[in-house]
Amino acid sequence: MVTIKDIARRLEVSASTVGRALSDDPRISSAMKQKVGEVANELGYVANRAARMMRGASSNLVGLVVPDIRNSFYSTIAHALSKCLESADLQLTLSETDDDRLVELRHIRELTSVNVAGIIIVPTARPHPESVRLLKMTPRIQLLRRHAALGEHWFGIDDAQALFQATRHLVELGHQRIAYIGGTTDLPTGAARLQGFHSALAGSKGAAHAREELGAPASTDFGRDAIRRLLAQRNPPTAVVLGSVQNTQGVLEELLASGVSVPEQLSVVGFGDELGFRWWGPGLTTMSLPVSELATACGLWFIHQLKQKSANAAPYSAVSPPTLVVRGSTRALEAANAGRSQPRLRQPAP
Amino acid sequence: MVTIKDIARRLEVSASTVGRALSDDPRISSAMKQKVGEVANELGYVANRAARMMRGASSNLVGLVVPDIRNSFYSTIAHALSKCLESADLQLTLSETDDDRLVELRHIRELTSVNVAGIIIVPTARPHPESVRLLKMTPRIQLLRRHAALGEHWFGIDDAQALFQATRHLVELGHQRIAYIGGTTDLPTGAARLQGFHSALAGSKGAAHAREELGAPASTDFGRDAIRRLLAQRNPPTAVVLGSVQNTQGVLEELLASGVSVPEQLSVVGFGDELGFRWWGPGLTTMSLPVSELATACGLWFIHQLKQKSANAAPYSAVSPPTLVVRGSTRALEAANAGRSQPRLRQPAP
DNA sequence: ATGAAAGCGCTAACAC
DNA sequence: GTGTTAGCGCTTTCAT
Repeated sequence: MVTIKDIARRLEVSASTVGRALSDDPRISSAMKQKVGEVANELGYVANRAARMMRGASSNLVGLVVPDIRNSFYSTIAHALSKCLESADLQLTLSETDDDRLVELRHIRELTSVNVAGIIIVPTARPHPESVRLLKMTPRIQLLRRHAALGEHWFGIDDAQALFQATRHLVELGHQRIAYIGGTTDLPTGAARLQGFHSALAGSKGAAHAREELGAPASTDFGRDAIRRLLAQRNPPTAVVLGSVQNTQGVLEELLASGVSVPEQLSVVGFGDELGFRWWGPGLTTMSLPVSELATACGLWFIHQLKQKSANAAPYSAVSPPTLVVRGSTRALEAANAGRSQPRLRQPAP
Repeated sequence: MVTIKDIARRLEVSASTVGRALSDDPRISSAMKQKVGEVANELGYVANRAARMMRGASSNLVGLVVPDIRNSFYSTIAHALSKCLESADLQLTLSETDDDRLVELRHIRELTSVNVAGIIIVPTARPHPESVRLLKMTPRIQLLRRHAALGEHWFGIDDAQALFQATRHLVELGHQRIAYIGGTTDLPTGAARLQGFHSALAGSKGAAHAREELGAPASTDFGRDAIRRLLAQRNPPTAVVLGSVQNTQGVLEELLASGVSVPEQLSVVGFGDELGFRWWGPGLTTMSLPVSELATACGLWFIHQLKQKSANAAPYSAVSPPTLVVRGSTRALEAANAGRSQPRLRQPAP
């Protein structure tokens, strides 16, 4: 391994001179800098990060902490960030929390112990106090979910708006018995989405008939069960709006399996726009979320923030607007139908 | 930051004693170890990795180098590995190559410069010689794709077998004009899959009618174009078998868009079993690949390999068998039909 | 404008 | 069993 000393010996100067030249110290003559640069190149010198870190420098590692990378939300984010950070010579490390605060804590401990340059995190519902303490010691940005304790830097989508639009769409189509399936209000995102649902209903005739099924947002099974429960009710909803990608996937599977005809019996608005939602049944009407753009914006801001060094960058947060994509899974409720219609099970195709 | 010295001072012993106690050196009395352990806990001591690395230790970082994390193959792998390595106190870092050998080289340079404990890589078609040189200096395992120059440690799926089974299924259903859409033979995986296709056909009546469309395996567009070209031919195939996930996605979209009726006009066997393949049209018959299991096996072996230290573990490679999942997109070709039938376009559902 | 020397936290060779 | 000492490669005083 080529060290600073090798360069010094070659040039018959001291190690400190070389060190300073390499870090472009103003006290070094440009002639010297020139020579040092050449020799460094020639010898293939690569600075030893471990040594630098011992002197207090932080690594070029950025911790990305997400619940589960298999979730396309998070893999999209990882991709966008990776691309973005690459240009600033930063490396992404991946930590999965599984939405478990203790796992989250373990990872954060680990990350701080390797002196990461910063952390980009989708926090669990209720991070451990120790996690909060550790996070506060490093540059950090929250993504999607947000906790006041973790600071002001946050990039997310407008969750309330997303469900407001989705629900509004159904209201405008004349639906009155509208159900919501989504995450519990533990998570701020869950709470915001539910609130969006209700505020779209407020004042409409549907307000009184609203149903909600709240459960684990990351579970397809919950989606499956929830829609089954809803359709088994005496007076089942004519439309359902969903509040998480996985719940959506569960609902879609169950609807297909049980042969409910969409949109004839039931209108459905999904959450997120996964590959395949387009070709589900009649095509899924859904909320499309600008996840990739969001992550890129977050990455850019993060780099900016790191450059500011100690002078902590101005707190910043941004929400991105979701978009309603109308496909075949929603349709107007005919006036005749509006009152009493009971969904009947269609025979699944043989 | 709590250091080894703080513990030493507290216990009025020397720093080296503490260091040895912490590393469970046999020369230290267990009483001492006990005490050191307690104080370490009490003070919240965390070993400084930078300092260790300066003494030649490698970091606890494992580089995962993949083409694109958004590809569910790779996010599945990342998840499984992350879980697996976590138990050995290893951190995963993520590098995306985009299948560009220069990007790959840049990442590998970066990884070696931070002294990663090892690298798990899905190599590009033709890695740069410098990449090869660098990789040879660290513990490494290849995943899915394999290059002789990168060593013996490899975990993959039996690509030839996958396409053999898929094609065989069609042959047994009586198909004779069977087409293959998949990656070029640049990549060893592409070559193996194509070979599997041909060997399933060998000796059957279909051998003479085989068509192939080879292109970029990671492109949905290529899949779309390829199937369009095939169906426009004078004597179009009655069945098609696919050789990559993305190509499959492109083909599915195009078939849906152009209103070809599956399996009446065309039988389709996909590659991989993405969420949503199940609910595409009549349900996609496809090759399911044990990616998660593969990655876990790889992770376990990797940890094992690292423990062996210098005594390099015996070269090992393993192939996992794929499984054919039969759903609705394939069916027997009636004898009457076998000769001359022309696919006709069905009107898309209103 | 450059050099000498100290020290970051840890480990390992060498004492006792 | 435990202490002493000497570095790993780099940055950073403090001299000159």
